[in-house]
Formats: sequence, C-alpha cells, structure tokens
Amino acid sequence: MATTIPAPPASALELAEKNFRPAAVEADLYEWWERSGFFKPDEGSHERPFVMMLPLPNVTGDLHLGHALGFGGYEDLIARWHRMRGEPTLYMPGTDHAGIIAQYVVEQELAKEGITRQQLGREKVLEEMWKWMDHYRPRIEKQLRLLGCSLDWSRPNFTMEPSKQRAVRTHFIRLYKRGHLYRDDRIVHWCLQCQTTYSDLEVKHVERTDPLYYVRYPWAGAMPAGTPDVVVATTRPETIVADVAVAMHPDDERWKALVGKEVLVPIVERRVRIIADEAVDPSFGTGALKITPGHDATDFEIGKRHGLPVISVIDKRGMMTPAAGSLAGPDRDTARAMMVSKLRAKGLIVREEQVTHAIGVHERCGTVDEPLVMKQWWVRMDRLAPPAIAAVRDGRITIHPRYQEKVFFNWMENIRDWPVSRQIWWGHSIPAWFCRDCDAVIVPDEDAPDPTRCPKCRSDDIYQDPDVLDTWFSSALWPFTTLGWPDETPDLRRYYPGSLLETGYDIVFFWVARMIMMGLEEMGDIPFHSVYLHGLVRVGSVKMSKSLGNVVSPVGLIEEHGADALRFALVNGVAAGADSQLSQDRLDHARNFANKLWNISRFALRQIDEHPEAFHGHTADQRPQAMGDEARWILSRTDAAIAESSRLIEGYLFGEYLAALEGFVWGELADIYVELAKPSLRSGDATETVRTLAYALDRVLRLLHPSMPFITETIALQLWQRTGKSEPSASLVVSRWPEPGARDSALEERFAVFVDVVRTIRNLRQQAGLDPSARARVSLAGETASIRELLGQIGELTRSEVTVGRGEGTATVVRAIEVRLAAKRDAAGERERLERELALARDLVRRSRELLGREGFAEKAPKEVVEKERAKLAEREERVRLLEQEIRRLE
RNA sequence: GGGCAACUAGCUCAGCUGGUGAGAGCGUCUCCCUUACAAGGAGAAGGUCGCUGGUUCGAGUCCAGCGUUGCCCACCA
Repeated sequence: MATTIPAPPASALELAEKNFRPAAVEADLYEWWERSGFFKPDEGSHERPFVMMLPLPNVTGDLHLGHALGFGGYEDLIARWHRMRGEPTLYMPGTDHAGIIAQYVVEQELAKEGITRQQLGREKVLEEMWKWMDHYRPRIEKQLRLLGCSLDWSRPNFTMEPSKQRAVRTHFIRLYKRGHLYRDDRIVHWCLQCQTTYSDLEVKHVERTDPLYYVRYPWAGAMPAGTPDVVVATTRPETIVADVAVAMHPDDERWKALVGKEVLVPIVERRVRIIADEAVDPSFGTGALKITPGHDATDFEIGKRHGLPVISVIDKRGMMTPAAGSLAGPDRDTARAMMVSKLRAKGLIVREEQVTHAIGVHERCGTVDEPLVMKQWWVRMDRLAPPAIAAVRDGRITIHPRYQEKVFFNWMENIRDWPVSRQIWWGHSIPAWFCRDCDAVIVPDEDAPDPTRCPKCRSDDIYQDPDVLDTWFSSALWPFTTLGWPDETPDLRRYYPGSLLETGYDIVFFWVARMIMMGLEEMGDIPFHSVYLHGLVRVGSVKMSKSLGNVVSPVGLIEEHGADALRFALVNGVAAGADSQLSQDRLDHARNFANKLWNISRFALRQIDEHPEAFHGHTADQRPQAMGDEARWILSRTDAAIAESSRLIEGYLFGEYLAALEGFVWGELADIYVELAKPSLRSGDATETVRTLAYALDRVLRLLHPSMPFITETIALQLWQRTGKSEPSASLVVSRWPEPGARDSALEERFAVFVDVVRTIRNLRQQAGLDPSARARVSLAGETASIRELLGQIGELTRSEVTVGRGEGTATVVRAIEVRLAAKRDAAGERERLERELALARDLVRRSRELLGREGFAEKAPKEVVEKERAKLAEREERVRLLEQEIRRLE
C-alpha cells in the first residue's frame, strides 16, 4: 500500500442532501481510490493472493450492458470482497485487439468515405486500426472506471502490444515444434465480405427457404431395363460442375445394387462413381447425395474417405473459376440461375420444391458461408484437449453453476482441430516463412530473428505467411501473458495460476476452454481454480445485439441512476448463471434502495452529531455492549446478515446475497430498528442506541460495499469522520469484511412474536377505521410472556398504549395471544371475521395433528423438527381456543 | 440428430444441502405528506409451485416419463 494516502475527496465528505446524488461523488472517489493505490495487490502480504483477469473487452467500440453485468455486476463485487477479506487482490485490466471484428468495424468506417481496404493497402489500413485502438482504448478504460471496477491500472495490457506479440510468437513456435500446429489443405469457412476464413464457432445457422432442385444424373453406360434414374436433390446447382461422385447410404435398399456404377455429371458430362457412405441421410430428397468436396464440408470429409479429387469452381470473391467450364465467369448466384436454365433445357430437372433449411452465415457480418479448400494453419486438439478435460473432471478446476461442466465436457469430447489462420491484416502475424524455390515451411527457433534464407535449399527467395492469427489464439494466453510470460517474472511466479475466471457462458468454447488447454500446455498448470459463468442480460425480453439495434450503453444509465444502482440492479435476485433482464423497474428499485440506505445513514449521522459523547473512547466499528432488547436484537440480526452474506458469496450465489442483504437493511434495520431507536434517542441516555446504530451501519456498509462501492464509501467516510474507527485503513475499499458474532436466537424468536403482534395491531387498527395519527389503547392476553418486556416497543410501532390483561374492544388472536383494541365493535362484521380466522386456524391444527400422527414421523424425523411441530400444534390449539372464546363472548 | 436448462402470484423472477400457513420487486386495492427517506410509511388481496407416476415419515425442492419453451453443439444436401 502507498505510504502516504491523499485525503478523501471533499465532495464525498460533504454530501448531505436528502437524496443520494451519485454524480456528485463517483468520479472523485474513484480518482482517490486509484491514486491511493487501493487497487494494487498488497505485495507485502503473506496471504494467498486472489487473482482474476478481466475478460478483455474488444476494442471495437464502447462498452455495453453485457460488459457492465460481468465487470461491474460480478467481477468487481468478487474482487472487492476478496480484497476486504485481506487477500492481496489482483484484478487485472486489459483489452483485446479483436481481429476480424475490429477490422470489420474500421472497414465499415472507411466504407462511409467510399474507401475499400484494398484501395488503401495494408500499411495504411493498419495505421487506421491503430488510430481506432488509440481512440477507443482510453474510452473503454474510462468506462471501466465509471463502473467502479477496482482494476490495477498500474498493470495495463493490450493483446497487440509488443510484449504480447513476442508471447504469441513464442507460443506459436513452441506449439509448432511440439507438433500441435500443422498446415494443411482443408475445407474452411470463407467470408466473401470479410475476405477471410473463420472457425466453426463463428458460424451462425439461420433458417432460410430456398428452391430444392431434383436433378437427374444420366447413367454413364447402358443399364438393364427398369433401372431407376439417379436423381439428386440440391439447393446449390452451380456446384454441380464440381461434383466428383454420387453417394448413398450403405444400408439404403433402393440403391444398394447400384453402388460402384457410374453416372454422368450433367452439363460437364464427367463420369463419376456411385459410392456408399454413412454420412448420407437416406430420408432426405431421394437418398442420393451429390459429392462436391471443393465446396461442402460434409462432401469434403466423404471425399477424403473415398480418395476423391477436389475441384474448386468458386474463388475467394465468389466468382466462378475457369474450372467451372461453361459456368466460368459470373458470381455464384448468377451461375446458379444459369445452371438451372441449362438443366431445364436438357430436361434434367425432374422436380423443384421449396425447402426450409439451416444455412451457415458468418456471425460477424451475416454473409452466407462459402466453404473453400485452402491451405491453413491448424491447432491439433488430440493432445491438448484431454488434459483440459481431466482438469475439470478431477476437480482441479470447478465450473459454477456446476451444470455448465456438462456443457464443457460435451464440447471438449467432440472437439475438432482449430483453424487459426485469418486472411485479414489486423492481428498477430504468423512466424512462418515459405520458400518459393523448394516450398519449405520455415519456422524459426524461439529467440531467433526472422529468417532471411531457406535452411533447406539456401534460397533467399522466402516470404512470411501473409495471414494473421485468430484473435482467440492470443486471448487463450491471457492468464499468463498479462503476467509477463514468456519471461519468468515475479508477477508470473506470484500470481499464476489465477483464482477465478468470471465470464459469460457464451464464450466458454471460444475462450475458457482454450485458456485451460494453453495454460496446461505452456505453464504446465491450470490457469485458474474456478470459473463462474454468468447469464446473458436482455433488455426487456429481447436479447441485446448490435443487429437488433438495442445495445444499451451503461454510461447513460450510470449518469441517470448511479453506478451503484446499475451494479445492484444487474445482480440482485438473479439466479446463478441465469439470463436476466434489466428493466426500468429494476433500476428504479435499486436506486430507491440506495436512497433508503442513504437516509438511514442521514438519520444515524444526525443522531451521532447530537450525541458526540457516545464516541469518546468508542468507535463505530466496535460492537457495543448493549443491554436493551432492541439493540441486542439488531446486533444479533446483523450477525445473521454477516454470516448469510459470506455464505452466499462463497457459494457463488450473488443474486441471493444482495436480495438477503436488502431484506435486512430495509425490512429490519430501517423498518424496525430505526423506528425503535427513536424514543430512546429522545430520552436521556442515548449512548447505547447511537453506538448500536453506528455499528449496524458500519457493518451494513462493509457488507454492501462489494456491490455498491460509491455510496457505501461516501457514507463510511462521513461516519468514521465522526466516530473514528479502530481499524487503521483509510478507506472502506481496504477495510475488513466483518466476521459474524454470537447470535441470540431466543431473543430473535421473541422478536418474531413481537413483529407478528405489531402487524396484527396495525391490521386491527385499519379494520377498525381508527384515525392513523391518533393514539390507541391495546390490551394483550394469553401467552404474553415472550413479549412482556417489549410492550413499550410494540406501542411505539403501533402508536398505542399497550397493557397486559383483559380489555375491551375489537379483538383477534395472533399465535396464542389475544389482541384487543379499544374501538367500537361491529358485532356482525367482527363475528364474520373471527369465524373466518377460526376456520383457518382449525385447518392448521388439523394439519399439525395429521403430521404428528403420521406413521413414522415422530420416529424418523429429526428431533428438533418434531419438537418444533409439537410446539406449533400447542400454539395453534390455544389460538383456536381463544378464537372460540372470543366468538362466544360476542353473543 | 446430440446436449443443457427453464416451467412458481396479473408481469418479471428468487426459493442454495428435502422439514410443512410458498417469497420478492413491479402492478392492483385501502389508508397516511408521523421532522431519515412520498425515490417514503402501514395494511390487504392474489399461487391446486407445467402434467403423471415414483422414492420418502415428509417433495416446489430428489428420481422417471410426458408436455411446452429457450439456448448450445452437429457434416440436414
């Protein structure tokens, strides 16, 4: 920690308005936190560090709500909690150069000025890319600060910075030398728009209806009479010119006898064989599939199995190549129409129908996939995947919520090799050179400079692979490149492996799985111990996406409601891993809750100001030695809230944690304790009450700080300025998370009765139509022992004089206590009400008796459960008796 | 085709290791500007926890089957 800590901002110390105004304090507080070094891990600590890497946002534009959920909602909550637990906490910032997406975005910008990347050339486009990065990186970093993320900004990271380029080069070379990387001609997804390949994961399937043509392939030789025609169904007739076979399912009785015979590919008149392959679906079309290895992934695989040649008739721009013969020249759509009319002219189209099928499109731009066969770099998965599967299988890495592990296994166990070449310009260059004279592939040694001549044939006519690497190739290394790898840095030693990886479940395959594989490969150890996967945030009920134009900027929401309200609203009450939606209601509610806390604090601070003597020799963070019931009660409940909060956060139940905390702060501290505190504050000795109020507030601020850092810090500064605190920390950020004290469950049980009685009296008052501001008289009879000490408090919350004993007036029974309010009785109406209550009460008695009388219950259920049920039955029976008595009295 | 999950109040959703009048927010109704807060307070109404079986003394919670919905993966031409 910094040796001298600057003074906290005056704005936070002075804000005293009736409503909390986030804009007045947030920027100042963040700046103070950052400048004071609170977000740097304590290097001197011997505690085990907590390490979490930011899921590096793409430098493609501003942050959206999904980022706010992950970064501000979950990660910062988790980081702040660990920091408060005394763990040296490293929440590592960084951004991603975002390869294809970023280049696509910048190209769109250029297109607005009518410029294409080809016109500009590689150098200039890269200049534009860097300009974009230089513009958006600070903006993104600013937005992370607005969210309140406690990132260690002294350790900035960017995937394209020189140190990362060196790391990627090293990694590539090592993978290559170890045999995990190979180069091969294989079919890949090609984007005509982006002019690059992409991986299976980046293919989106969309439903589309297209004409399905049934095309007859004439027999090559004479066939016996009655031999059926071979008819294939296709949506892509333009690829017929690249057909090299027709395939049937081996078990298809219709065609079995014809396997091995030859047909003529229409128009090109090529003789091809009929083959049998399991991949053919006999129920589709006629059960005969045309095989086009050059332009279909399935066909490519089938072709490989049968040793068929590959014919490519479509080029990278989507134009028909000379190999297409009479179709050469036009684009693929025009060629399709041309082919259809040619086939029609020859009478080869036997049928045409509409078919709805799934077609692949590039998820970034929506362009229909064009499978092409190209020479590409591939990462072999056969040896990288098994250790990653094992790490999760044997629990070295746990994924929360746990069911996501099944999803992980399902994918990893069917994983396919990963194509990592991209034909764009923005990205990590590939440290591989090719020799024009002997075709050698040259990958230099790790620390060697770029090669200048071919080691095989000594030619100096070599060139570097012009492709760049998939973005995820570099982000897979994030857990260790951020720590200085491949150098053996102190950071790498201290902070690897990390503790937790928090991200959305939608990038498990893209990123999480690959980090695990590469961590194990390069570091020989898992990259993190746990993974927490949050759900997706929707706006209203619609998924947020750029194409739908409903991307919400968190910045506007922060300006309007404050970062705390946004952070709280995004997480409160959301089940682990579940998708959620952010609505105006949720935001308003969160803001209202923040305001509630603010006003509890204003009340407490005013009381402290009026009773300064309470803090001579005592501080807000010291648990007061309370005597009074209500003080002891709220202290016990505070301890319950502490224990509950810790338990829920440890269990990754963040939504529950906030919901439970809100219930405590609003429903118990504000609605009950603050009200009970008022009379004793007016009386002579307020010391105990003020101290209790301050202490409860101090605890609540700590408990809530991980989610609502700004408001809690503002209040804490104001509180501690008045009361002092025993802990030396200058800020709530680096204060200790509370430990729960001993609870008084007997007292809590008495207060549960108390709360029931209060509600019953208030209800009775309203039913009787009493003037809300008038004082009433209430008498309690029956089993009043547990609340005998709390009569004054009951009176305080119900504006009543409360006595024990028989009284007059309108009555009801709660638990086994008769409650009577001095008011005029409406005999008929009251009788009706009491009869209704009696019926319900009898039903409850019946249920209790049934449960207790059931065979096996008394023997098999835990003793406490049986005891509790017996007590409940007794109370219910007494309530029935009292209600009956009351009804009789009405007669 | 394979996998994962969801189905709880009018709406949006909690309910974690099974324990018995099923919770919240919003909305609805009644009342209240009580000097911390009207961005508030008090009270109320509202649910056969998708369906059918099973396990258990006991099931919203566990198991099986079914139905509906969503998502992911996959070589639907």
